[in-house]
Parts: sequence; C-alpha cells; structure tokens
Amino acid sequence: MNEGVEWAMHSCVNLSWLPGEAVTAKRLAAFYNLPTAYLNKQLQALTRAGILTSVSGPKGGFQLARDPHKITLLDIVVAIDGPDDAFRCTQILKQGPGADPKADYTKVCVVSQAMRTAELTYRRTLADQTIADIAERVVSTSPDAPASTRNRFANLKS
Amino acid sequence: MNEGVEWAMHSCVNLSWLPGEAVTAKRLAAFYNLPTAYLNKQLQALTRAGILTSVSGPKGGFQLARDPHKITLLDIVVAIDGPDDAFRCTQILKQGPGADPKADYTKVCVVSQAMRTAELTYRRTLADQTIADIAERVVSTSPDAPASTRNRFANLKS
DNA sequence: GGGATTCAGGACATTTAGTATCCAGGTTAT
DNA sequence: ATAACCTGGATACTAAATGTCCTGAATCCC
Repeated sequence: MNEGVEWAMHSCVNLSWLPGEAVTAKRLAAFYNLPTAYLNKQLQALTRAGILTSVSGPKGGFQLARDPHKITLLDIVVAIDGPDDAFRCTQILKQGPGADPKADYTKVCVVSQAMRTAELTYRRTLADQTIADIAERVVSTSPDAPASTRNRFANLKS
Repeated sequence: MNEGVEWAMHSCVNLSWLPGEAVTAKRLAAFYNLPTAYLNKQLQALTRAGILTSVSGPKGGFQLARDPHKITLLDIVVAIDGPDDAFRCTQILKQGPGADPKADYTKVCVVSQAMRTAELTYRRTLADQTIADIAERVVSTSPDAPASTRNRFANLKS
C-alpha cells in the first residue's frame, strides 16, 4: 500500500481541526517533515476524489470538502491507492482443463470469490470509520491535540 | 499482492485432488501454462512454510503437507506474500508536535490502530476459509473437476 | 496591470519490489 | 552411474513507488 495513505489520513485529521482554513501543501508537509512536492501529489488526488477542496493563489491551500463525519478511511484509501483489490485475479483457470473462453473467471472462480469476500470485509471495516471518529479518539487520549495542532500550524508561517 | 498467491491457491486445490501423489513443479506449471522456474520459487516458499512437503529425485515433487481442512487461505497468503500488513505505519507522528521519542506509534497511533483493525478482519476472513472449503465449493458447481484435474495431470507426462 | 503565491499536472530521475531466468549443488529412483 | 528433481543463490528485466522539477493557470495584493 502506498505510503501516501498514511500522510493523507493524518493530514485530513489535522485539517478537521482547522475548519474553514486553507492550508498550503508546504505547511502540511512541514508539519511532519514530508517532501512537499510529493505530498502535493497526494493532496491533488484527494482533491480529485472530492475529499478536499483547493484554492490557488496567495491565501490559497487545501481544506476538507465536507464534514469529517462523512469522510471514511475507505474514501482516502481509494483516492490514494486506487480502487483495485490487492488480490488481482488473472483468470488462471482459462489455461486449465474445460475452460469456458467466454466465462468471466473473476466472478466464477471460487478462489477469486473467496479473496474478494475477504477484501469486502476489509473495505467494510474501513468504510465504517470516519476522519471524525479518528479525531475524536485522538482527543479522548490527548485532549490538547487540536489546540497544539493549530498552534504548530500557526508557528509554521514559513 | 504477489501474483504467486493465485498460483499457490489453485495449485494447492489441485494437489488436494491428488492425495499422496508427488507432483513436480514442471507439471504444476504446465497445468496453467505458468513459468516453471518462478512457480517453483513459490512452491519452495510453501514448503518452507510447512504447507507442502517436497521430495527430490525421480518420482519426486510436491504434495500437501497436511489435511486440506487444516490449510487456510491466510496460511498461503502469509507464505507467499509475507507476514507484513499492507498498511505500513512509518510513525509519522514522531515528526509531529509533542511526540514521545520512546513511544511505539505503530501501537499508539489511532490511524495505525484503525488500519490494523481492518486488516485483522481481512485476515480473519482468510483464516476462516480452507483449501478443503474451496475444493468442496468447486465440486458443488463442477462435480467432475477432481476427475478432470487428475486426468489432465495424467496426460501431462511430458 | 504587475508581481508574488499557490495549485495543477506533465516530465522526468531514482529507488524498490515483483517477475523471471539460469546455474551449481544436493537428493533420490532406477 | 545416470537422469530427474528440489534448493537456493545470482542475475536480469520490468513495473511500481517515490521524489524532483518545471511550466502554466488561478488568485491575491499593491
């Protein structure tokens, strides 16, 4: 899995604590010492996916496109890592005995079905958790996290 | 995910229909037109993981090391793809504000926890399905699969 | 309008992982 | 002894992930 998923999740949590404020890619990168240009690519992907909105120019930057309760972890994984399953069925059975050339073995093959079932439970678990859930859980153990995050961004005026 | 996982699963199902018989890597590869040397590497990994047993020399080959009811899909995924989770926590929080240098953020970080929860459901689903389950499900829709598989292997005497 | 700031996205370069082949060495059946 | 077969290391090739750079367009401020 793409490392950008981790960056994106933490950045979205941070943005949930800066509602209505546009944060530049440079400052989001500086927060965790990430490569600016590369993080920018991930932010662009999140924007294309409708998770963030972006504004160009001075005073520009990124912010969450909607309520953090409405942004699931699956949304972010799909935006960064793409929609494909980890297990890719190459329809190996088409080379086997008694193969039906016009059958779609990604659906017929029992192995493929079993792997897809597992990935579905994975995706369902991710879809059940939102950025707001994560943020709340952070606050429950570190109540000062939102304030210290805002404070660090304020001091990142570079 | 490694393509060898697909090869390994189908090969194990086939081997479950050839109990007690040693099948060479060459014939297992020929069954699906796979590259012999590379499939051999996957079979070696399965052997190291205790899923297969191997015998050298003429009349040698591979067979299942235990009852197919005792071989889960997770066993195979771990043997081929390794034990690591897809999401790899790089402890990004250590670069953030108020970071504890001696904390293990792979355990403390809420994002990391959420991702691991999802992967756990994934692995649990894979661990709940065995090669025997797969084989039975194949038989229920294609009752002649075991016989035609044995027949194809018999004609692969190359 | 002009300059500065920032996002958008294409074009690279680099690194790493996956895919694949080959060979030398050890094992075993005949 | 010989041939068949597994084991594992070395190596090459390919694709994907990672990272940088640069041009262009949007936007703010003077």
